[in-house]
Amino acid sequence: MKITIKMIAEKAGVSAGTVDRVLHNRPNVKPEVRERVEKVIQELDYQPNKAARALAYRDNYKQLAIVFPSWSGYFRRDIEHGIADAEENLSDFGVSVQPYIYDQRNHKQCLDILDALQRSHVNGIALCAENSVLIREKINDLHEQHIPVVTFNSDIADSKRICFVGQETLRSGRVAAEILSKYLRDGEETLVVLGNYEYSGHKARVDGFLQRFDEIGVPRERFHIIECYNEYTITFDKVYDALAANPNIRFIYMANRSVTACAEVLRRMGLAGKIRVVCHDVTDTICQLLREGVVDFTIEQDLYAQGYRPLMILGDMLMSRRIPERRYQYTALNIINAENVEYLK
Amino acid sequence: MKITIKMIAEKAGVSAGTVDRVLHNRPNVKPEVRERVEKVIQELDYQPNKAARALAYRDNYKQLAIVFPSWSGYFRRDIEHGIADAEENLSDFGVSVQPYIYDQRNHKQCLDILDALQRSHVNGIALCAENSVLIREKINDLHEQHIPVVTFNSDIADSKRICFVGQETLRSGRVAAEILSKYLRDGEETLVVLGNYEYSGHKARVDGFLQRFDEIGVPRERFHIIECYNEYTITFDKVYDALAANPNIRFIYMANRSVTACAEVLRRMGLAGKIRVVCHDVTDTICQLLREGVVDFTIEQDLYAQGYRPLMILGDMLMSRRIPERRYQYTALNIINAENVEYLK
DNA sequence: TTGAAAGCGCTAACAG
DNA sequence: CTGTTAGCGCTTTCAA
Repeated sequence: MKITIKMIAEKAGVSAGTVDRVLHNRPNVKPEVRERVEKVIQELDYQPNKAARALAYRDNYKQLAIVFPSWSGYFRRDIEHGIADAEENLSDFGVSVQPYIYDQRNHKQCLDILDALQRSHVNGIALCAENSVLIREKINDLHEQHIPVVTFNSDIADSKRICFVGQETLRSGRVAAEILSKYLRDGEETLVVLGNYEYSGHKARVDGFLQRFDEIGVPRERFHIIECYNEYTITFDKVYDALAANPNIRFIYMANRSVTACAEVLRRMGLAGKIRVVCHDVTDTICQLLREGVVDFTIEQDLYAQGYRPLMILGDMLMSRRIPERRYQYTALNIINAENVEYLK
Repeated sequence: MKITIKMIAEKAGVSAGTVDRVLHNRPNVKPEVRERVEKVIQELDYQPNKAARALAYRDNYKQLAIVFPSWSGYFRRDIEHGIADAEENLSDFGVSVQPYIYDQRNHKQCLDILDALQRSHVNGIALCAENSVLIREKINDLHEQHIPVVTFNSDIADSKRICFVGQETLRSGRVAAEILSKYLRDGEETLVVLGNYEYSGHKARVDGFLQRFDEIGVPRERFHIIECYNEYTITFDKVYDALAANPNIRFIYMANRSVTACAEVLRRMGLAGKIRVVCHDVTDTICQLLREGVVDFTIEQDLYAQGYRPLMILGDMLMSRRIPERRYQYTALNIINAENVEYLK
C-alpha cells in the first residue's frame, strides 16, 4: 500500500492541510510540528501521487514558452516532435506550451519575443538564442522576475539560466575524429572545414577533433584547416583549392554548415565516394548525401530531446518547485550513416 | 478549456455515468443514446484526463511481470533502468511491475516462471525467451486467458504475442556493413564470424551484412565466413586460423558473442588496432576493447527502450484497453565508438 | 437502462 | 498556527 498524505497526517497527529504545508515549505507551521511531520515523511518514505497532484492543480493554469529560430527540415521536425510530447505530458497538469519562432537572421526579433513574454504571464521559457549581451541581460531580468529560463541547443553560459540542454560540442568533435582516425593510413591528410573561429560552437568542435588526433599521435601537419563562414561560394572555392593543392587529402571534416558546397566540389572533381566525409547534424540534404555515398557519417545531436527536456524541466519546476541538479544536460551524440538514418525519431 | 465528461454529459442530455459507459463500450446503454453520446464526443474532440483516470482507477490494482534471462553488465543495467522508469510512470496508475530473472542456461526455469505467473493474477507479461514450442504454446495459453504478452529483445513471431520490441536484426547487419564498407579498399578482405546459422538472430545479421555489400558491389569472394557457436576456444582457433591463412583480411565483423576471443587473437598476432573490428551490443568488455582500440565500433540496440516500452505498452492496454498499432516496434541502432560510449543512458 | 453519489490523493480557501 | 472542507475529472457502486 502506498503512503498517502492522510496516513502521514494521522501518524503525526495533524491534519492533511498541515502535512501539505510542510511538504511545500509553506509558512504557518510551528517549527516543532514541522519537524515532527518531516520525520514521519522520512520514515514512511512518502512519494507524492502525481496524478492526484495534477488533478488538484488543474485550475492553476501555467504557461510555458519555447523560443527558437526558424529551422527547417529534420531539425524543425524533431524539435517539434519533442515539444508535442512534452505538451501532451504536461497538459494534464494544467500546463500549456506555446512555441515562438523568430527569423534566423533577425536576432532582434528574438529579443522582442522575450520582451513580450516578460510582460505576459509566462511561468517559464525554453530558449535557443545567440549569445549576446542583450539576450544575456534579458535572461537575468527574467530571473529577477522569477521567470526561469532553460537554454537549449546553444548555451548562454554566463547568464542566470537554470540549465542547458544540448550537445557537448568539444566531445562532438572528438567523436568525428574517432570515426576518421580508424580510416586514416600513413601519409594521408585531412581537410578540416569550419565556419568561423569566433563562433564558439565550431571552434570547440575543431578543438575536440584535433585534440583527439593529438592523443592518437597523428602529427598536426596532416591537417589543413580552412575557415569558410558558412557561405556556399567561399566554402566551394576554398575546398576546391585545398583539394587541388593537396592530393593526399582523403578525409574531410565539416564542422560547419555548408555541406552542400563541399559535396558539389567532390562531385565536380570526381572524388565523391573516394574521399571520406564526416559532418554534423541531419538535414534533408545531408540525408540525401548519406544515401548517395557522398557523405559517410554525420553526428546527430538529438533535437527531439532538446525540445522535450527543457519543457519537462520547467514543468517539473512549476509542479514540484524542484530545480534540476545538473546545470549541463548533454544530449546523446548519435553516429548516423546511410543505414541507420531511417531510425531517427 | 479542456473538454470533460461532465460537459459531454450535459450536451448530450445524459449523466456522467452514461458517458463513461459509452467511452468504454460497456453494456447497458440504449443504442440510440449511445450513438448520440458518441457524436458529442466526436464533435467536442474529447480527450480523457489521464491524471483523473489514474486516480479513480487506483484501487484497481494491476500487476505486470517482466521476464528475462540473467544478463549482466550494461545489458542488465540498461534494461533495469528502463524497467525502473516504466515502473515509476505506472505506479501512480495503480500498476506495479515485478521482474523475474531466469538462469540464462536454464530455459526450463523460464517456463516455470510463466507457469507460476499463469496461476497468479498478473495482468500482462513482457517476455524475453527462446523461441521454443513450449514457450510458444505457453504464450498462446496466456492469450486465451486474456493475459497479454509482449516479447522483447528476441521475438517469438509465430505466437499470439501482442507485439515485439527490439532490434531489426537484418538491418543491424546492414549497419555494420555500411560502416566497414567505408574503410574497405581494393583487394582487402573481411572475416565474418557468426555463432550459428541455426540461430535466426545471427543468421539475419550476416544476411543483412552480405546483402549490403552485394548492393555496393563488393564480390562475395572477399568474405570469409566462419561459424563459432559463441564458444571461446572455437572462436579463438578459427579466427586465428583464418587470419593466419589470409593476410589480406583487414576487417572482422563479429555477429556473435565471443568478441573477447577475437580480441585475444588480435593481440597475440600483434594485429590489435590494425584490423578494423565491428561488433554488436555493449558489454563491459566491449567497452574496454573500444577504449583500447581493439574494437572500433559496436552497434547498440537500446536495451533501455526494450525494458521501458513493453511495460508501457502493457500498461496502456490495461488503462485504456487500447492495443498497439504496430506489431513490430524496432528500437534504435546506435553506432558506438570510444568517444560516444560515455553517453549511453 | 439510467442517474446520483461517493471517493481516488492532493491542494487551496476558509474558518477558527 | 491549524483543521475542515470543497473540489479537480473520472470510475464505480448503488438505487431507481
